[in-house]
Amino acid sequence: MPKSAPHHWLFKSEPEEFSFADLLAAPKKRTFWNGVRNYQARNLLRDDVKVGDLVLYYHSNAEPSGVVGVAEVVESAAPDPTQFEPGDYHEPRATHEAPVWMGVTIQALEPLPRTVALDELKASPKLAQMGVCQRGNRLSIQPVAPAEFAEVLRLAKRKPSAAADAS
DNA sequence: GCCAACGTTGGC
DNA sequence: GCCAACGTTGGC
Repeated sequence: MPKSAPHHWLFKSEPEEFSFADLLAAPKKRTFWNGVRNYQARNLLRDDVKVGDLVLYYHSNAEPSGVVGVAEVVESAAPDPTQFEPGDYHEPRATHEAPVWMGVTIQALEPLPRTVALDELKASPKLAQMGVCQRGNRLSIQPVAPAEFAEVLRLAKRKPSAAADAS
C-alpha cells in the first residue's frame, strides 16, 4: 500500500506568543506545538496530524491576521509536557500514564512571499469553505483541503491588489 | 477595549 | 441531562 497523501492543516498562533519568525529562529526551525487546550483540536493532533503533513502558519490577533508561512509536521503526537508543569497550561487531571493534552512537532519550511491576510482569504471564492473564513470559528487546529492549501500559496505569490481584483 | 461566538463548568 | 453563568478566542 502506498502511503496516503499528506494532509493539510492550519495552525493558529498569536505572533506575540510564538510567531513564524520565532519558529524560523528556533533550533532546527522546529518547535513542539504545546498549549492546545481544546478537545476537538487535541483529537485532530492526536489522531489525524501525521509526519509529512503540511501546515499553514496563521497569525491570529495580528496586524493583519493571516497566513504567513508553511511548516511541516516532523513528529506525530506526544504528551504536551506543559500539562505537568505549574503555570497557565497545567492540567491537574493529567498523569504521565494518562496524559490529557497532546502536541506535535513542526518544522518551518518557508515564509510566504507575503502575508495573505484574513480579508483576502475571505475574498477568495475558492476559500469560502475554509474554516478560518467561517464566522465564529475559534478552532486553533483546522483541516485544510488540498485545493485550499494551493490557493493560499497562489494568493501569496500575487500582489494584494490583484487578489482584490479577482472574480 | 468591545463584544459576538463558542466551549466549559457546575448547580439542580 | 438541562441550561445559566462564566471564561476564552479573536476579529474589529
